Amino acid sequence: MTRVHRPKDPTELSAAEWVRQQLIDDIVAGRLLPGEKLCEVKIAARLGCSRTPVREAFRHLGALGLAHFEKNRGGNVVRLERAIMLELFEALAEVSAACAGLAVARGEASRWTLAEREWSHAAVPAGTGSENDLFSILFNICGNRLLSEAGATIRCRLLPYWRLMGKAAEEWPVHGEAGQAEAIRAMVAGNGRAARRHMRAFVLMARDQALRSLPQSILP
Amino acid sequence: MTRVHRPKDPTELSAAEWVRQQLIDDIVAGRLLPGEKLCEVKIAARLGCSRTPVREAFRHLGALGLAHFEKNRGGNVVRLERAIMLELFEALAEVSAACAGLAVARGEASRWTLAEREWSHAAVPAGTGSENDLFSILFNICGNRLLSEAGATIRCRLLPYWRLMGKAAEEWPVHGEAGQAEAIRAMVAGNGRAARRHMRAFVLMARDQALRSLPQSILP
DNA sequence: CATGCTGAGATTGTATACAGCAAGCACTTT
DNA sequence: AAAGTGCTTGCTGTATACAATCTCAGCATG
Repeated sequence: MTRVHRPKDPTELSAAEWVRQQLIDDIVAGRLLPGEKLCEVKIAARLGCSRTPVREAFRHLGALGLAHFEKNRGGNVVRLERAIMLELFEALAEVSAACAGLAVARGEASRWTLAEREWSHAAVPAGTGSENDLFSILFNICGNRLLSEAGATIRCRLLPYWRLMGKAAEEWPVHGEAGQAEAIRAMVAGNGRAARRHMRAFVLMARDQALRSLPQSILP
Repeated sequence: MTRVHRPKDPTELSAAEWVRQQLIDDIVAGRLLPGEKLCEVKIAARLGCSRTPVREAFRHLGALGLAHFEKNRGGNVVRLERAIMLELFEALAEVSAACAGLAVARGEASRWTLAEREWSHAAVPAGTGSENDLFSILFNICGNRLLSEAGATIRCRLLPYWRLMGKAAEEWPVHGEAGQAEAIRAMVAGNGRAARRHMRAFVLMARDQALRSLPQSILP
């Protein structure tokens, strides 16, 4: 239990925001394991602050679905379950498809996607950090903040499963370059219906890939 | 022998939960007006508790998108804006369509929808309180908690706009019984693609209705 | 008159104190 | 031995104290 201290004031984050980001990183990176108990005083001691910011961060984690809390009984990091993973993939497929359809409908797709996609192809897609992967571009051009935020949250919740497969979080939408290509082609061509269909199929393909590489013994 | 667990008393809310519910009600009912300043100490005094539960409730409101907070600068109830309303309707249309499609895909639609719909028809659809309106049923049978929670949140954020139109929150999906009927018919018939299309069209029709009845002078 | 400084008041951010709930353990009772 | 009882301990829920920061009126200065 190495004590981590907040940097003096580089980005003007409040303690609560810093703790929140720290805990999110710990969860998606696997430093806080699924099912692990989250104790306010211990986390506060480890991060060198009082309980108050930790509480605030806990509530945020709960709202994001990364942890689960009960009244007077503390909380735990969410456990990884097959059924939840399926729901996450399913929801991501729907949201992504909707974003693709909306992007086409508002005519943004043909302009943006092509250029940015070439660029990202050269720069290697990245997951959470960079903003050049397929999903980030999609969420940016869809023009609906609610859908894009929902999608980003879902993708964040999927990262622990991705890690469980032994893959780095950065190479998240990696399989099926072909599937991606089809969706992008449809978007650029302005075919909304095809874009939705291909986008959904692409994510569901990733789901099936995840299912195959996570046997019952690893993911209950 | 068998341990008898004390029945979890659902009426015993923690102070934070109570404050949160109170503030949500105040916002959607219009007792807290859009743009109104939210001061921790004043709310705490009005509700007879300390700042701590109020803070917690504030963060929850922020996560739900019902209020907006800035570091060291307090917060305000979200202002009603045309563009936001359009995004909300758009997102609700997409999420509802996705739920309809999923419900059909998993075969739940034909069994549930028919019966429950008859029932709700008799009992008069209700908004937030009851669980018998079209959206609640849809979110229940879609089988994906992420999508249904997203949809419920969006619908909650739409209620202030609905109130601005002079309609009670309870009669929310009211227009276009015809539109609803078409969507439900497609779901019962097991036609997922048609269910998606009709569901989306129904919500977008509600959006257009709202646009027409809210001139620039009322909703900037 | 415009502009910039300053200090008081207001408000949020954080720490800490205290009370209450919950689970575990030893002890008693049957 | 099984079940009940009260204590102990650890943790959370809430209140309150203190620190940091913002706002804005008032004044000095060009």
